[in-house]
Amino acid sequence: MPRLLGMELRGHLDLLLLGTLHQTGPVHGYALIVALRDRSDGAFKLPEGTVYPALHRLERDGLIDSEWYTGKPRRRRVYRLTPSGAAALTAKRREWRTFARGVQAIVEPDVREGWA
Amino acid sequence: MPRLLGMELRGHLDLLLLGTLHQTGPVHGYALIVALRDRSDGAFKLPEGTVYPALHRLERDGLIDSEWYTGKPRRRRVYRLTPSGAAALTAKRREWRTFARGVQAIVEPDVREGWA
DNA sequence: ATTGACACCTAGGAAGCCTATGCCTAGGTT
DNA sequence: AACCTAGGCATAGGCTTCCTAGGTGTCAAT
Repeated sequence: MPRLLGMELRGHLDLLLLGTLHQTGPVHGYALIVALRDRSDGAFKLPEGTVYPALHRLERDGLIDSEWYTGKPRRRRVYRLTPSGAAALTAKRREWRTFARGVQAIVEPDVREGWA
Repeated sequence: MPRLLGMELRGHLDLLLLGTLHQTGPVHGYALIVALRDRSDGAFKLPEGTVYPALHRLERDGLIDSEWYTGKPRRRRVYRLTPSGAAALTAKRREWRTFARGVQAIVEPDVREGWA
């Protein structure tokens, strides 16, 4: 029997969340959704039912932590990357590169651009 | 409520299978596993329990079809891309580019190098 | 004779994501 | 006043996907 894959075929959502959080600094969930949409140029319009549970999962796993901000306009839960989360981001970034390179090789093997 | 995503976060397996099949021409499942491993430079060592059910699913959906080859060394089920499958490949390729560009923007915003 | 590569298959479960829904506040419109 | 829209959080339930872990059997080499 073949061994474990080691390479994630899915689960790129965590990478996206962690990566955005790293770019923006501490933000609340809804802002994360907006940032993800804007920074991906509209590619990632993640529904709330996707993002909030994912954030809970990431917090449960210690990759982010949160704090209630009870301030002027509305109450918000502000998330922050933990050291462990930053490390995970680095690892997932590397995994992503491997994954993307692999897919690229399979999917568009003829990227020579030699159109002449 | 946010609308449908339209963008697949997972499901890249189908793209890989279809893409490999397109490169190799008609092949049997096991050869597909080997091709996927070799062409991805070792990134995709897919277990049989992943590939065979996926092939059945693709066939069920009409994207590939198959034929038993009862020949010299061993019996094999040879799969072939259908026209509908080729169309799906084109669509999924485009989706992949959007997806990859999006992730790239989130994850490594400081790389211009546009590979797509 | 036993190992290992080849070749197919399925059941079952874990995890992921999305739909749909709920609650609440603030600001604007009618 | 009543309504709507955007902001903000949350959960339940279902569907799909992938992988683990088995199973069957052939063929070549040690």
